[in-house]
Amino acid sequence: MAVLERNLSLSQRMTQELGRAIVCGEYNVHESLPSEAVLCEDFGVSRTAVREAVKMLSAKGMISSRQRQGIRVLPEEEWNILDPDLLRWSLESNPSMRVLQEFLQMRIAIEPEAAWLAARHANPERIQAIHGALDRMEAARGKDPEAALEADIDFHISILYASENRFFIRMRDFTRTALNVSIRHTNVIKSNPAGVVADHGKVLDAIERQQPDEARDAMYALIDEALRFIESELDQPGKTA
Amino acid sequence: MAVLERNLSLSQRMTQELGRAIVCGEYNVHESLPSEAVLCEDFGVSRTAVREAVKMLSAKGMISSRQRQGIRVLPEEEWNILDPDLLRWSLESNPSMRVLQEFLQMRIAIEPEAAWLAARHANPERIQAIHGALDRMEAARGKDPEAALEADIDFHISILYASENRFFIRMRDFTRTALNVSIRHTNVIKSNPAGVVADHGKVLDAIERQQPDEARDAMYALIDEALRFIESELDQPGKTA
DNA sequence: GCACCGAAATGGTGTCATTTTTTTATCAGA
DNA sequence: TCTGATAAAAAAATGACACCATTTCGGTGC
Repeated sequence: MAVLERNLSLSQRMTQELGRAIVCGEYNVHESLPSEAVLCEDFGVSRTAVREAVKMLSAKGMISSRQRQGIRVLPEEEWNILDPDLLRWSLESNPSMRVLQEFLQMRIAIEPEAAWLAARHANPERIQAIHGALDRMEAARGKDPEAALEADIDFHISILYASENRFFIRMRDFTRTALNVSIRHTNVIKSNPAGVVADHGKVLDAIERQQPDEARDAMYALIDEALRFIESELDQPGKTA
Repeated sequence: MAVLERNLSLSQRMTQELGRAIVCGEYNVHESLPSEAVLCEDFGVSRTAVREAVKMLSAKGMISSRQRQGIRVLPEEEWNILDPDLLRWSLESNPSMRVLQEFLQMRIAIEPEAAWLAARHANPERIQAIHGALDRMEAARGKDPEAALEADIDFHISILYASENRFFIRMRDFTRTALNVSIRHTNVIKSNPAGVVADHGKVLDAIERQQPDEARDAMYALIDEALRFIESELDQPGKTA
């Protein structure tokens, strides 16, 4: 059995194990999972641990558990895929180009609008945070790719915060996860990091000058470039060599 | 007391009760909630019910529960406010104009882009669903406001489905909740239901003719009208009489 | 100031209760 | 006598509960 040594509680480990298994498609939709008793045997834990894991996953919309009926996997439409845990499990198990494309389509909806709002509100502290991230991008450029990635992510997330809208801010984990994966893919071709930093600078500049439409367009261009790259990959798979 | 629906399980009722209480701000952030034992007393249930409710809410990012430390409310940033349950609790407890505005800002990010994608894919079945919703809007116009509201919601959700992107589709519950509240507010002033139906028709028309940019613009205009109304309300509160 | 001990809170277990479905048995009608 | 339907009973799964274990923070004593 694949018991992960963590300092997490038993229920949390069970949740991760079961969640991952479901995301991986090890249990068919609308089919009953093994009963709690069987899961206890399989994982070598008590029923409480299994039950709390079941509750956690049903809180995320992944399964339903009713008396006599047993535990059932709900159709994927019902899953709270914006949930950080679910996102992580999805990407770890299913890092397909198709998901990457859908990620970027979502980002292209969210982030330009967030930039628009950020330009309207222009809270100095929030702008300072964006500035800091951009500076770190510039500093790490060409030298420390890992730090550059971190700074890139911080840049985008700082803008979400600057929108001053709780729903945009909530997309933080979504954006972080999406960026972590997609930047590693798209940076293969973008061998012009100076240009990337400049493009990011345009967004910040528009926000500072409180030009919402400019900020939106600049952010749109930034993400659209990555999206077009992914879509060209999807059209002619295997082009990268 | 406030014992709700009898056909829900004890844990589910506890989850709702506790969730609502937390959303209402009855417990301060970073402060310990009553211990599980006390909650058992307060609600007259066993510890299992309380514990499962705690697990559910921590799966939604609302609380953290550690040994000896007790149960603590996490800062609002950590809450999965896209979760349907959390959304419902939020709106039932805190139906402020501010939240409504943030709802609409989010919709204006999501739905125009979804319409754009829908126009690109133009799956006949999905378009048929949008058509059906629009027809029902037209049929109920001026006669059955409740049916008109239902049809309106179905229209917007059908477009999310037509985007063929799992993340947009997932915004279904968000959109449904937002619309349910916001339409009731904005329809007070919009005494021109024929014009509303026509505006919706423009979106569908653009999708059918596979004109993504037109579809996006039409959807943007549709939501922007409601947003402007809300923002004028926020600027001069109490204008409605 | 350090170490040990105790209390308080969640973590984990075994057992019984409840609900729902399925199967079987009985009765009625052809 | 055979077939069908209905009702009752049993079984299988989750739901609920009381009890014990473990961990961690705080106090106290040396």
